[in-house]
Amino acid sequence: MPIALIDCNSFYASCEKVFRPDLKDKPVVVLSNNDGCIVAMSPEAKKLNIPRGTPLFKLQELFKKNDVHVFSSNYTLYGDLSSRIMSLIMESSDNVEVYSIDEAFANWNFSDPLSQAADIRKKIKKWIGMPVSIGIAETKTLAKIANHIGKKEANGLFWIREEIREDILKETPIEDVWGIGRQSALFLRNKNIFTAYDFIQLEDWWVKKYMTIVALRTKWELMGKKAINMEQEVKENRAILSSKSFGNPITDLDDLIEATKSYAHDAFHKMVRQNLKAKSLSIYLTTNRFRENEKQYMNSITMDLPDYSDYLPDFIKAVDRGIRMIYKEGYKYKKTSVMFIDLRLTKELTPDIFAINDGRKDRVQKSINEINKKYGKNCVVCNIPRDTLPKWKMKRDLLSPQYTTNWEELLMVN
DNA sequence: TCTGGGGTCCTAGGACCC
DNA sequence: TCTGGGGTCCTAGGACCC
Repeated sequence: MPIALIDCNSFYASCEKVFRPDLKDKPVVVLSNNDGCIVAMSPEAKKLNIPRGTPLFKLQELFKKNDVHVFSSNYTLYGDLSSRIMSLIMESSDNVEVYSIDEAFANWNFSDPLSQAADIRKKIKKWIGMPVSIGIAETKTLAKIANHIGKKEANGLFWIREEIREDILKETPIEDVWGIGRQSALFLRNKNIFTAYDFIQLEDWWVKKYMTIVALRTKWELMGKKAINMEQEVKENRAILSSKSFGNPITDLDDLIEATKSYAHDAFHKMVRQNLKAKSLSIYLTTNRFRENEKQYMNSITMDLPDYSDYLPDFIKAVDRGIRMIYKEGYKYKKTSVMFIDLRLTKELTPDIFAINDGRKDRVQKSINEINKKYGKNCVVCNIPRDTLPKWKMKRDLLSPQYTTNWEELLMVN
């Protein structure tokens, strides 16, 4: 049964265009958090040959000259459009894996997958306004390659049938293979392996010995042997991370603690939504590594809680203590992050019979969660100042409206 | 003087992905 | 002046056990 990979074209940039018909055929780029780097480009913008990840400040001139429209990232909008697209894809098959915000694998047993792909593509374009490409092949890794080729084809579709597989692999540079990153590509090139075809000529034992089991699976996939399964169920997170750069560098310990507590709130909400509890958290801080003439410092610490917890004050207290332990005076800090680790589903945990628990914490937290659910996720916060515009707040100067998820920001038609 | 071998579990860090 | 964030999986190496 062939696997289809449905992948949105320039997803973030396309999302920005959905509600802005005036931007049709215009170059559009979307920035990372903090309006730092370019993370997505419309096809028109791609023609300017900007490497992904270039910082915005290096491009101001070029963008002005070419009338490039620049947006801060609007994850609320992208997430909403994504789920609409995914539900359309799920109508095509009951075996779909949503792989990321902008792509999904689907098991297809249509006799004519190409015409099926054309239908779905047309539907997503018409109903959501999103251009997608579809690649079809025997395995996920091959479907990725097919999709890549499809993106260049006029109709956005490509099918790697078994008969043409070898020819395609001969045309595929090794670094374009899904799962082969920079390090492995470099390693292979030094061994005179330049294409996916060269790679599958290697012996299994060699790949296993000098690379990893992951690389070996990739090799099998390229040969048409399924080695990476479809993962339909949404798995609980193994870790939850909130990590952000500051709008401005921070030197003061109190500011640092305030920012990091606020990130802990983000992580906490994510955890509660999935009915998880955490037993430890890891806190990390760093200076700006791009400032070569400034003193650099980075450090992290893992804090263990006495037991699995979903009680917000436990985490806030741990952040407070943790930051104080790794903070050093005299540095300009750029970023902190909080990672909740050792997560378990609440319902799978057996309560500790020796713990002192009269249920009060549970009741308090439950009330807080309910209030936040009703009035916005940071209605009740723990031990951080409210209604201020802190200096660490990230920049989002070029944000588009939340067209689909906020009544105040619906599209206006005159 | 001669100083094993096999196993598990945990953690840090790297590679990779979008 | 201005350089992203959020994940997963694997491996090596140490601690520990018998």
